[in-house]
Amino acid sequence: MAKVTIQDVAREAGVALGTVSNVLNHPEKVKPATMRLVRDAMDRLGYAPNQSARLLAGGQQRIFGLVLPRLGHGFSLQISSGAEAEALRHGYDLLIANADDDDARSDRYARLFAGMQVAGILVQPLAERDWRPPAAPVTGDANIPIVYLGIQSDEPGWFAAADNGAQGRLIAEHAIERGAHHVAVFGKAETIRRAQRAAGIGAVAEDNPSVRFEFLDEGTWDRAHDGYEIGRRLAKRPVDERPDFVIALTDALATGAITGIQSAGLSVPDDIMVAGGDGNPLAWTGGVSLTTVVPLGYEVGRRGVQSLVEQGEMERRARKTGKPVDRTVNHQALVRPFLLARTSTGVFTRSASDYEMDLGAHL
Amino acid sequence: MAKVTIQDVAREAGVALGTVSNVLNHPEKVKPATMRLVRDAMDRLGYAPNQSARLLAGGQQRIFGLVLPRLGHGFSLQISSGAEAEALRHGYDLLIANADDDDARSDRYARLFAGMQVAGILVQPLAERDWRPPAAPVTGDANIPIVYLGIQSDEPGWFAAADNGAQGRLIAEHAIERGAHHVAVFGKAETIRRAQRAAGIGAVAEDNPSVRFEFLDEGTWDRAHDGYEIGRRLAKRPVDERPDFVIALTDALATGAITGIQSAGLSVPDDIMVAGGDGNPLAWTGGVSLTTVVPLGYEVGRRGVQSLVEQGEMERRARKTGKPVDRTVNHQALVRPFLLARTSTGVFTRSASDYEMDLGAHL
DNA sequence: TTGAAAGCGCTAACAG
DNA sequence: CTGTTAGCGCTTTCAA
Repeated sequence: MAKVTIQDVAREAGVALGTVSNVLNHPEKVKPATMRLVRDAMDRLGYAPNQSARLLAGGQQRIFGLVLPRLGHGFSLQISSGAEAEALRHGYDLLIANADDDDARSDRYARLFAGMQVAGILVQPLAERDWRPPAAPVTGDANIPIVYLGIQSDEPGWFAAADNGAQGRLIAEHAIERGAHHVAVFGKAETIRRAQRAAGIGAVAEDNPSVRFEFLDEGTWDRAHDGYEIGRRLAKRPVDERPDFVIALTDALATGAITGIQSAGLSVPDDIMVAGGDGNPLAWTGGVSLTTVVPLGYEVGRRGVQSLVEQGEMERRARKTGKPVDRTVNHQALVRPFLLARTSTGVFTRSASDYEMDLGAHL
Repeated sequence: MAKVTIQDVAREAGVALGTVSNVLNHPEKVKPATMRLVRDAMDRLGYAPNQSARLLAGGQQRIFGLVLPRLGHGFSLQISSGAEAEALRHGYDLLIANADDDDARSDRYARLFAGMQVAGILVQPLAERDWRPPAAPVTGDANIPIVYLGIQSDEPGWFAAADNGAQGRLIAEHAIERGAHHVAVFGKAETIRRAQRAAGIGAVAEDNPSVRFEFLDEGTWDRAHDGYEIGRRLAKRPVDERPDFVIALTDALATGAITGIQSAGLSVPDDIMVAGGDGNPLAWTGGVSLTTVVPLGYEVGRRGVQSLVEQGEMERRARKTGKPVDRTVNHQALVRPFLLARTSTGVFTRSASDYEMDLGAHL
């Protein structure tokens, strides 16, 4: 029951040890036939290269680490898909850690990855309103590439995020195009993302003084039930006080609002139109398909990995030329949103039915 | 920026290399005075022990690896939460890999974990109907504890799963208790889990010949839209051919079916009752709260980690006593389901509203 | 492609 | 406590 080593594989395949090593690290230097031979031997033996030994001997980890605040948030799920796909494309593996909405755990995992000498780290911080990049880099002095996801910042460092302000503007402009006279906006702006979304809506409101915008700082992150209550309450207002367009800062709230409005006997979109704003397919589950933005997490994950790859190349170049990398530069990738106009704002798409609830199809 | 090694520390502190190693690994064997000396030297030099080298020289990681077929499947999400919590309780970190519904990638990640010398590996296989434990262990015989999740098997090895048969029986018995005369069952039994669920329903059907059970082998894994179409079709049948109770093999399909039935002008539960079967909170998003089973993934994840810990202890004991571990034994943890009877089968719970769509609250 | 060999930084085990 | 040494499994280099 001894461990299977590179020696065993070499013997099994009938080749030299160095050849096996080449299959692993420099595939281009090995003839396809030999390659097959070695690969088969590996499978037969269930060979798992000892990562510590590789690293110790001067190899490079082909692993990226991704620290998420909480799996199951739609955006995090999208990020992980995008990052996984892009990492694969560049020949990296992706390992994911779940911080369970706990900043300390997020840090701990980032540090674990750093200690593993991964080739790069992606961190999606909790992003409460006042988040700033940590003063002392989590990676210690080991200048491991690191990118913060879902964060817009002009501090030095690497960031990839959805353009939340643009999301808000897009939705608000849509409301105006649809002929809204009284727009109610709700959702608690607890996180940076939601605050930026709200600000985007506010900007459009200022540009259109003829339309009444009403901001309700209510509801929580993902409790659709809050949306239900608020929607119901809005629907029960006297007609002259009732909004004809409701924007929720998240899709989950919006979906709840639709049901709430319906439960009060009104129709969406005929009496009140409803739009979400964060492009979260997990919430697209009502009978009325929701107007919102296209999900952007996937793209944010991809861009994050691209930044990691880019940083790695910069480091490598720097080591070659001897010139140190300038660490005072801000690199911000911003993913542009697109409107997804659907039934809940009276836009009927060509799909056979407006019933689109393919759980996870857009993840 | 040359790397500081244990040698440098020893020289700086004026002690032997072995003493420095002892300070790190067996502090109790070092005199307090010497200790201070060494610690100071470490601080002065900014020494950081090379983890790869430590590991290579014979350490164990306090890390468990979890390989999931696809994040975003409700069950996988639940597993990751449960595993994370339980791992934390035992002082382990948990790293997650996403195989993206690809068997080869699942294998690859399991091997990566094995190569990282993790303390244990959890794998949730894709679980197509004919899954069996791999002949050649993925871990390369390095006897790393491994547990397969979501799998019922009587092969040697460790398995943790929800009792899918019991889930089916529970739902079917509920149908009979609710006075159903004609029960339609649908969902394609592509996976082991769904086949077992169907079998459980079938067993109850046999025991109750006075109730008509109709099995439609239709619909896919998570496309609620299929449920919509099927529900609509069933609702449009002539009254004497129309089922009064519909069981979907997954909650996503069931949620779709409810909307489909409603779109045909019938009422749930008054005209047709509907039940799901896999306890997936991500799908509990309709206006009518769904009868199904309590989500079990969380518990499966916990039990999986417990098995890992147990295996670890067995290995350690075996190494001590010299007696090898018996690897021909089957260890199967089976998590028992509970019925969650709600509005969709005419059971009205005490909750303020029957609108329960707290996305992810049960994850 | 082969075979041999150096060495990555550490742990554990040894005799003194 | 010291000083020394044998590996851990791998990558890289080199001559053949």
